[in-house]
Amino acid sequence: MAFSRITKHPQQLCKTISPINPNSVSIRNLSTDPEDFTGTINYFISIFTKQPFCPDSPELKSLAPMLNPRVVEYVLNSFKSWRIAYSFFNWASNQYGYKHNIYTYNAMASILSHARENAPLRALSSAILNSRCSMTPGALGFFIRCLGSVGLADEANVLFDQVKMMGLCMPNSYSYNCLLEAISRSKCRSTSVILVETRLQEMRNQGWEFDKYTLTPVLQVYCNAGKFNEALGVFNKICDRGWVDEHILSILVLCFSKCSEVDKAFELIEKMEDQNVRLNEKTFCILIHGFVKLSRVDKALQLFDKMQKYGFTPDLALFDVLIGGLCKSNELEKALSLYAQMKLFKILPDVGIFTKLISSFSEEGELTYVLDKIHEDMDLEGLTMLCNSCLNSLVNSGLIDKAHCLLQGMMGKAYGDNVELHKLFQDKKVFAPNTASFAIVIKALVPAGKLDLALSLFQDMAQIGCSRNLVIYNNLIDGLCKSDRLEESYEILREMKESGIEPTQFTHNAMFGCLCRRGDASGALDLVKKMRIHGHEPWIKHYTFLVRKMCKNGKATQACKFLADMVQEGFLPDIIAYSASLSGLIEIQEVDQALKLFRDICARGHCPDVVAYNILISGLFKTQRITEAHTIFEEMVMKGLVPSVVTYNLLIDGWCKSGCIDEALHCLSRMSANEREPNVITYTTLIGGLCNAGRPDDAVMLWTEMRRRGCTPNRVAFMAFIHGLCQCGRPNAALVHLREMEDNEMEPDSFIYVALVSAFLADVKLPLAFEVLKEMVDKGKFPDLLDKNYIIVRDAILKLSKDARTSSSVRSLISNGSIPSITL
DNA sequence: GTAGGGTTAG
Repeated sequence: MAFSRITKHPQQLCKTISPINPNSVSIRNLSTDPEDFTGTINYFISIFTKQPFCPDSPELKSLAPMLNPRVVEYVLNSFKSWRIAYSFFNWASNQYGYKHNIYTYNAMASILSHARENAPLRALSSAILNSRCSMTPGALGFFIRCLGSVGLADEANVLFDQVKMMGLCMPNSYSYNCLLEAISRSKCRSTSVILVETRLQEMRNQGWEFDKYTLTPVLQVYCNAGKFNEALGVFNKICDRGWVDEHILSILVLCFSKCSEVDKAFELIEKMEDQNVRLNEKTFCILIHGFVKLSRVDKALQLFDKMQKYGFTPDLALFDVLIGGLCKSNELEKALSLYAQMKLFKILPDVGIFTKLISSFSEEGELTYVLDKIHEDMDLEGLTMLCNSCLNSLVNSGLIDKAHCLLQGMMGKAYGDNVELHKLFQDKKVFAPNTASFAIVIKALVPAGKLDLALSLFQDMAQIGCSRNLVIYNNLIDGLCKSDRLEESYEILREMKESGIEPTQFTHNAMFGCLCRRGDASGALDLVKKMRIHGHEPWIKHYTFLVRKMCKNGKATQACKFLADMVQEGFLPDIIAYSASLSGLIEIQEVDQALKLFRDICARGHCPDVVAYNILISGLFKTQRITEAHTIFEEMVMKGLVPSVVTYNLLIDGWCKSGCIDEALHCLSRMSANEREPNVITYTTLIGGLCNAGRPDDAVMLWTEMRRRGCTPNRVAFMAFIHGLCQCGRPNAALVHLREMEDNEMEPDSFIYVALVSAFLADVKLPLAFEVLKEMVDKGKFPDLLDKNYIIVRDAILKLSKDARTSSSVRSLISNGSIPSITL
């Protein structure tokens, strides 16, 4: 109110003229004394606070001639709402014969800046210029500060220059100080520095002296912009002149803290202490929080002591941040001593502090140590809260059994031979677990595979009269369903409904998933019908699994029917679910059915992806429909889908199988061109194909190439290569790779041994053939009676038994029963 | 307290 000429608060003024019932005020009662405005003021107030306000009312019209700036200033300051003040202000602006002066503008500006209404404040700033309202340097300063306090630094600068230019005001050093302050509050840090430096130069040129209020915003601006040296320069000037106060000290110290200069900040605080300049309480708090954030709990604690010496009382938030910091740096003892200090201040710790203390223990023993220190003088509810923090902490550290023991102890049950817990419970404190306690432990037990323990806790809840919540029900039902204990989950569901808790989508989907895993299509469908009534959507992943399962059992047709039923129920499967059924149809040779389904899906607006196309391409190749396979591939590319490695692998396999090995190799180069990295399946297919085509040298080269490119052969790759080499009459090379395979601890199938035996026989290397045969026998890889290789082995044995070099060894194998007696 | 299921080589 420095530049409001009316020093008496309007509210007080109103009191002195009451009791006047505003509603009974009438224009006839208004005083004719030119200095007595009280009646007019009350009349305006009554009209503008009466709803609805009508600017054209005859009442107001008749009042307009009574307007003058003093009345307006009074009235403005009497309104509680900025909106009403603003509408009165605007109404007054439009009245014939009335003109605002700088004091009414300032009154309005002050109201708007307190309400942080920037838009009307901006408009006010232009209105001052438009009305060519003249003002004193002090009044200008007042308005500038209103703009500055809401961050309108640009507007302040413009106004400042304009009033000077238009000759409305001659700013003095006070006006400049106000402008500097407005700039220092601006968010735009880099321009603030330039602006402040320019204005300082202007002041110098005009011969204005700098004082404390000049330099303080300058210091602020340099601090905000992180200009350390400049800030220190200004601070030293302030110091030299003995102007340092707590506000100035705070600016610099907070700046140090923001720049992580904890030690510098602390030094400064101590230096200023010597000169009797102290921080205020708010700065202490900000610094302590900042120091802890910078992991400087040591200095934070020193500040904490200092602020207490100055007589400030720390609050819960300070204790919280300090205890948190100490726990984080594992200074448990110090944390506990702060905790003890809290009690002296009679500040009640909250869950946050308990949790910090309890989660900080690194060894199990420390937990009960902490508990022991903090559980005295707590009420029952506090103890439960404390224990729940413990339970959470234990569970989060994976100590689920310990959590279970603690919960048992809380219920007054046996909790095993845990010494630490014994210490806790021996002083006969009463503990009472609540719903949350059980929820924490049950939620942890279920995924840990301790479902029955969780179920027995669930029963305990009923016994001690503790209510169950949705999460508990859902977790148990989910656990039971995942263990295929669907029937029990129905029992829990019944209890759930009885206790008034409705199953959610999650509940139903747990059960739906179980039915799907069981392959129970009709059960699943029944449940879906129920879910539809509840508005719950069955999760597609579950019924995709069901479709897969049915297909594996050769029930692809039924799987398709199931999907059709789902559509009937209003749940549309996605392309993945359909793909599962497509591949099922193909497995049972129903390629045409698959093609039809594929077309139907497309017609219904689904966009088949590369995987769906791969399934079809694979099916067509498998049934020798080579041309169609390529047509479908072309269609896929035409649609803009990018062939995957699998697609290329399928094409390569197709070419190999139809004897076009060069086309297959061409595919390999297309892959690299299209940035599709060939994988072990690509190479295996090609290596097999090359051997089949009688090109073992190329196969060997590709094998080397594969390894050179960092693709490690797996068991299938080894077997394809060994088998291929044998086919090409290269059993020696094949044997080398068999050894390598064994070195890599991969077990070949029996057909590999058979291939080697046959190849050695063909090469008339009978002793080597026998060696492999014996190895096969020793490894228990003798082909099954129904295996087509059985005949081959039988013939091989026959040959070996007829040769002088191997016959006796063969006979001894037969006689000791290693080879089943063969009817030769 | 809320997603991941479908395709290829011997």
